[in-house]
Amino acid sequence: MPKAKKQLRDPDKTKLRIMAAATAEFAKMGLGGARVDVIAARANVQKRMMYHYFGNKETLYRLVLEEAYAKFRAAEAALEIENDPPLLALRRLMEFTWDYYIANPEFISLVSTENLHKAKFMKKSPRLELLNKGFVKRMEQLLARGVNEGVFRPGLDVVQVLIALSGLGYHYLTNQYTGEIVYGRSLMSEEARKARLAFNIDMITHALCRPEALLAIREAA
Amino acid sequence: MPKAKKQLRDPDKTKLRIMAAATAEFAKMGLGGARVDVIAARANVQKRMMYHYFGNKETLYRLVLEEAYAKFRAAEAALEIENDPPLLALRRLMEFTWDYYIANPEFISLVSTENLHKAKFMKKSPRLELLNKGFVKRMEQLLARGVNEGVFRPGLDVVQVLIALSGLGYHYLTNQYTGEIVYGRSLMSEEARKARLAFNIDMITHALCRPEALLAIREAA
DNA sequence: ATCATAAATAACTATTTGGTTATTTCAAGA
DNA sequence: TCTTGAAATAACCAAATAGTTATTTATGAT
Repeated sequence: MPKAKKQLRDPDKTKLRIMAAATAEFAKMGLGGARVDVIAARANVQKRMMYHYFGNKETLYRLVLEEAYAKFRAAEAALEIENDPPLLALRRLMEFTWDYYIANPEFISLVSTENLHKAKFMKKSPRLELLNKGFVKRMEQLLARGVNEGVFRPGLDVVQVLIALSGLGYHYLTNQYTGEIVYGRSLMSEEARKARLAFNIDMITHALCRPEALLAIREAA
Repeated sequence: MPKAKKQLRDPDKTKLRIMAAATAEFAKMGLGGARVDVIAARANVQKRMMYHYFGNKETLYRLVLEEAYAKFRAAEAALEIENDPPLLALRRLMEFTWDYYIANPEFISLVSTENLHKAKFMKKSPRLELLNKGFVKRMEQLLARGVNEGVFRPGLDVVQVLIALSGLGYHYLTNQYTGEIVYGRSLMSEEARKARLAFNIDMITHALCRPEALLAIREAA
């Protein structure tokens, strides 16, 4: 068992410590604002080790981004919404996305940073380009099932729906700081977060469902 | 007329040139990534002049942000949606917001950067804190009118609606670069942009309107 | 036990970067 | 017209920063 005792030298752990520190620093400061020295200090590692394992700052950034994205997609795939009834699947997907964003704030921060740089690094990463095929397919099937059952409106564009679905939570969270000033209220208290999730689910439901189905839901309640 | 001839010395124009260059650089590179030398070069100005007029990089950044925000709110207020019928007012507001974001991409970029820094600079700016009071009030009245006329659902939270309204466009645009990779299609072509605006209006309409009103709209069409 | 390899350390460097000092030049008010 | 304060220029600096060179040391395979 080579991983049991605490070694003085442990390349895997060292790499992980650097990745963790880099994730925090890039998420907090952006690519341009992040400092290699800060990352090394945070990771309790000689700066030289970063160059040893990752080559340079931008490669490290790219790997941090890849890792964050891969983890998110893996968690989402583990949901297995494909067998749930359409409305339940929709709700579970919304809840998962929201909870994941809140539990992993560095993820949306990194994605935003990447977009500031016009996805320059994501484009260089074949691994990232592969991660999303299955994701869109699953949502396509979900919509089709909903239409078949007479719950969802026909003719909806999956990509538009997906962007709306993630965007409703994403934008609220990334813009929470200016938002609290603009709207003059707390957006991240326990109640505020619950209220937002409920609103988003309600909104998506009303946007996707046929009015007749909405009336039926209202009566059932 | 002191402003007519082209002067060798023109403090106002110099300041404006610095502001314009800084807006572009901060929007493109973020606060940490922006370079004072690049701003000076872009503005065709000695770097010293930036320090002469603005003091330091962060103050310049704050003024750029203030200016961008003030312009956006001014344009929005000029819409005067307060006398339009609720559904028309809603549509006009959505269209305005979308068009403004597209015509002024540096605006959402700056707001995103500011949020990366947890609105640290916006908090220091009393001018920015004032700009939004009237905005929320106007939307509150719009919602109330819609409810009175039986078009909108009662009990909607203005702030939630406002965040959704801006977020549907904002998130699509800020995340367009990773989005194009993730969804494997162009998101910013002429048609794609038109389709997105239509989708967002449709979505907000369905989310805000009573199902009965939706059925009536469908029949009218 | 030993030896080759990779992990880790320490000290260093060339450049970049935000910010300054020192000086010159213009334009407007007295 | 002359003076004065502000606009503009040019050269400079110290600190910060990404990346290197040189060296030591632990570890696992033989």
